[in-house]
Amino acid sequence: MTTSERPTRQRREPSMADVAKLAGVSSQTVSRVSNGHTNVDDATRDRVVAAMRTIGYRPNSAARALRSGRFQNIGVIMFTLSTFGNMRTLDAIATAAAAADYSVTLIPIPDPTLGSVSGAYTKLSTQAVDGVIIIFEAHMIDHADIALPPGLPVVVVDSNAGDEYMVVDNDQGEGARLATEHLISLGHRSIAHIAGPPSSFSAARRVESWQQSLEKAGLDVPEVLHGDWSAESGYRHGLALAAREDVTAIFAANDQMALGAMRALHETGRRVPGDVSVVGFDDMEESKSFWPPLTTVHQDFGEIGRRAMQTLVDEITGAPHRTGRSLVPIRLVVRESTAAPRS
Amino acid sequence: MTTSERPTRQRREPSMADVAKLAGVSSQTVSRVSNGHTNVDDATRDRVVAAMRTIGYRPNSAARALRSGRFQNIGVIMFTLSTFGNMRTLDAIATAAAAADYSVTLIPIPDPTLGSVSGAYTKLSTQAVDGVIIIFEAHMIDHADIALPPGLPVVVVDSNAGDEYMVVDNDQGEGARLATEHLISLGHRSIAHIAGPPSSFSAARRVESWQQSLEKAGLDVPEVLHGDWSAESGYRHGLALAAREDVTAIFAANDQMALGAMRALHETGRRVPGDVSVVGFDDMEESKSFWPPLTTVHQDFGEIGRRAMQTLVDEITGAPHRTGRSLVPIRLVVRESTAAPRS
DNA sequence: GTGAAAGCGCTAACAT
DNA sequence: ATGTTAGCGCTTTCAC
Repeated sequence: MTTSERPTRQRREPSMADVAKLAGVSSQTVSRVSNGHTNVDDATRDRVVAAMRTIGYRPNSAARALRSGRFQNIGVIMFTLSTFGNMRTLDAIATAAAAADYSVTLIPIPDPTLGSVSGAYTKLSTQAVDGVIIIFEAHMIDHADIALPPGLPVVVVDSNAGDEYMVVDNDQGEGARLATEHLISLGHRSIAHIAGPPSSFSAARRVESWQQSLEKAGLDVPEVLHGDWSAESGYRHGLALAAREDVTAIFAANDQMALGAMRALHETGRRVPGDVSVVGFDDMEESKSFWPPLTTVHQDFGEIGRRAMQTLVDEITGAPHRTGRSLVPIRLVVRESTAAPRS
Repeated sequence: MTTSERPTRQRREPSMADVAKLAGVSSQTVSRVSNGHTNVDDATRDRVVAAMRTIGYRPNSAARALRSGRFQNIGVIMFTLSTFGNMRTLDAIATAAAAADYSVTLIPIPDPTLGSVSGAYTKLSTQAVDGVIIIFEAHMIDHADIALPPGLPVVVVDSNAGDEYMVVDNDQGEGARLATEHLISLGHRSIAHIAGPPSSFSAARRVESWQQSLEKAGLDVPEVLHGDWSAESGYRHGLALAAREDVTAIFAANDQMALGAMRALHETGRRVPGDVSVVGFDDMEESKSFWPPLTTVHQDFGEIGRRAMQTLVDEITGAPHRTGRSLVPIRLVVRESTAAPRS
């Protein structure tokens, strides 16, 4: 009823001084207890802890950060959560960060234009982060164009970021080689590739490796088909491929596009793997339940997250650490979407 | 070579005082420029901005937060990123938060035990957040058991959290009703349900609504089959269901389990939808590319994120806002996995 | 083992 | 339109 009444949450948080007064010690001693320092008498510590509890004391992280210069927080810059790989990577980073006693702040970027990336970096300047992990599953931006706050530790996941930053990535080339050679060893001679968008460096590396494997086996290299990672785009290319009798195998650059391609094959009455074999890339949770269960390249996103986090923490704390490119091993999971060609 | 040399990043960040000195003004004026206040002379502003630029000034958010008591940051507590719904919700929250000029800190919880939840809250006490969004897609924990920092604004997504907190959720009951009635109107009389885990409240609400729809139509209610949201669990139940000639329709509580069930149906030679119709729940990106394309319940996660964020910001700023339960409308997307029973 | 003093970088309140 | 003063809550340094 009264306008002068302030809402509950406006009440001042209890501070160290309040605890100190109640416990009859200096706030210095409260600080020591709060930080688990050893040089405090047991009896004193008990009194302080009791006082903290009664008045509901919670340390103020802003003050702590202001004083110590450390936030125990890292930023993760990413374009979208909506791809399987990004989500798994983020999950892994969050887990690894929690283990290292860091929290994670999300810095989403609406679209991969230079403008919004720079905007993110600007926001980041104000952000309370000790370091940054950048996840660039697809981009057309040169890292050199971007002004990161100087001295801020950075680790890049899945990118071409030259020598400037530490890079952690799956061994994309190896994965594509494994997939293509699997198809070749089955006896396929005409192996199409549904790639990711031209802007994606992962996609480019997979294309490259597919081409090399084909050439090494003395096979023709068909024109690359570029999708956009979506099942829908895989479906479109799958429809075109299904019409071509000579194509007996499709290597899709991710599981979603493989799913779309299989749908096209089913719709047009081409059997998988009887008429056409299909291989994916990612090994998402669902792939083993596709129809038929999908042969695909398994990526270890957990390891990506752990390595990225470890490297970043080392950089933040100034610990010695490896530099350059860190490639996480990858493996092929053979299921029922691949078989020898009919003839 | 020398041990006394400090790494680059130890160099002190330029402060407002540095900018002030260079620009020949007081640090107060720098503060005003930094915060976009209007009462600064244009010429002065230009001098300050130039000075900021030359020495590379970046505001210190810890100091700002310490002074103002505001972090412009919210925490998101969640069990796992690995479900489609959670991921989409997080994505939507992050986007809505960015629009409202808030950043988002992830507070992952390894497992839904009371211990680790309380641990998260404890961590949160130290965390620099103005409010919290809790995503509980599945849990067996009573919110009353949990001691949240008093006075901290909280919004809960997808939960049973009684009257204590503002709750935002999809209209789960409506969705399950839509799905079941669709099957009934097609002429199905025996409609099985593959539910989520018993611990999940969303799952429970879907079960309830499926039962009611069946009863309302005068149909028998078969025993509920509980899965764990995974395609694998849908596959297991699907195998059992495929063996029963009387079952002509399956309503799965999410798309993954629907996918698994369809795989079981394919493997055992039962046609979808010829012999058995299948309906899912979620409408994930891939569902339209399943074989056959899946009829499913579409959830508007973007709206969930926006409402949750809006409510939380209102609570934080003390703006008037609605309380209680906010239900986001939901709709059925009919594709090719459902048809009239053969009879 | 404990306390007193100083100051991190910023902004609110009050001057001018 | 600009400057001065004070202090947010904490930790570091030094004294005892």
